[in-house]
Amino acid sequence: MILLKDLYQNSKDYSDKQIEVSGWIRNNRAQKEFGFIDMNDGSCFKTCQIVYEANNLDNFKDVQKFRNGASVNVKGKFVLTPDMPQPFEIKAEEIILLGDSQEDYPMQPKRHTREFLREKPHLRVRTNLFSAVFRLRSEVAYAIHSFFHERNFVYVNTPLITSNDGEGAGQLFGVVTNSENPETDFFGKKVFLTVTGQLHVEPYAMAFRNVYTFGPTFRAENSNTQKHASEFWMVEPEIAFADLDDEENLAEDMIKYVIKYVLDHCPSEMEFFDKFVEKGLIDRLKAVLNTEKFARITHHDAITILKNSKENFENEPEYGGDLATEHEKYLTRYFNGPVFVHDWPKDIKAFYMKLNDDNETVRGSDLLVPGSGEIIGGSQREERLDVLLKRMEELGMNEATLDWYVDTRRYGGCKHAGFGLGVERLLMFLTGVDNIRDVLSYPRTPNNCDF
RNA sequence: GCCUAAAUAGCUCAGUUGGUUAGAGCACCUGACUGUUAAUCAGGGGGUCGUAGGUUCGAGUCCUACUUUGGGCGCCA
Repeated sequence: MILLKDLYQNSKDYSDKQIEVSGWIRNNRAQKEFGFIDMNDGSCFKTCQIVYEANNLDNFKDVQKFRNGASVNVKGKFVLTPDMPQPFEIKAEEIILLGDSQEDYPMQPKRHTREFLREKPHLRVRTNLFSAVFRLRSEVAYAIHSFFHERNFVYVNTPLITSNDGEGAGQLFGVVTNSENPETDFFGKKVFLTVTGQLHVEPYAMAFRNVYTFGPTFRAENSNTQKHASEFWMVEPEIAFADLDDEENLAEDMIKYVIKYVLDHCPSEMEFFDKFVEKGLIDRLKAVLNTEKFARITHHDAITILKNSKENFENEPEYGGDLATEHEKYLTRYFNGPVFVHDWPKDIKAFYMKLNDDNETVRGSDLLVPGSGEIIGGSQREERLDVLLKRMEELGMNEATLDWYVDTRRYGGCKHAGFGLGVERLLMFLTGVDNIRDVLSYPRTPNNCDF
């Protein structure tokens, strides 16, 4: 059995050879004495054309009626067709129906709306768009692991169930077994699905120096937007003996590495996105790749830019306030590409971010990109024990439950930094797909956990 | 959570100032066709017009509520 991927990569080697393939019918165009099947075997984005003729097949009449979605096994001759729209085709000598597809197969050889396809997440992966999205997702994951592995980072799996009630990182899902009373339930206390692996991975950075997590995370926020899901994936590197500059450099290198990787390794998929999802996508990504250095500005300067912009913002930019979506969009337009915004007012950022000497701002840094907004949030961590404890006290946090975390500052702490990358938001940025539900396999959002 | 728009065949849509039997393309079924590329051509089946009320002689069309979905905003990654 041969894979279509091999046939495309080594077409000449197979010229006029007998081959066998298996796959799923995307389209079947039957005529009186012959017909054409577009078949995809899952090994690559492209389909291959099977030519079948009445003279060559015992079951010609049956094959004519094979429907979209059916799985087939094909034996025949591989023929190069340089003068045709497709580079080669298979002249079938035997076609066996492996799995019939019923008359009501919903995937047609035409455009479907994303909304309809979301109702069929188990079938939409057989369409061009989702075939491209989810192969890219896989390649992006591999690229991210490669990036960190090449830099000697240690990959850490942090727990998904946690008793930390998520310091400032949003609403949590509770985890229960069968008891309404946490004290008599499985863990003997209230536990939750994690909203971040950061607190758990920081101690690993104090042992392995450079580490990262790559895993799912859960937020029970009632967010109804294109950019939010209740279950999504994050990559969270943490680097020791490093400051905010190092953290921003790492984030920028990683983004560029992944862009280069998908352009090099997923040309078919990227061409498809460029043609049918977002015109000019590839040029846009190449421009980011070729940017000498991403723009880096302070939150204060960002607000000044917004105030001077003469735009009619619905939300007034304020020096002490967060950036609204419209502000993020303006800033990425202003810099015509990704931009780091750092040194945020301490009141709107998490307790663990390093306090600046002004006592007003912290060394947090968000990376904003065109299309997806904030895809990375990071910071230099507060490594000074006394300052950290003071911050926790100011915020009324329960020091006892985080005592283990504070230990990292008691025993050989050092300056360190890290960030969290929203994997789906990166995918949206890379593909041009504008809804997070279309880059997650079975997306979970408020009031939606089917399948 | 707030604002807004939409819901008609399996899918994508049309349906006039309220008027008689609700249409088209694709999909499916039957047939035609000697190289198709979302093939084409002819015919056929398929609808309690999102749900529940209401106005009216008469509602797919107008009104109210609800449900679901899209978009915008907020919270965040």
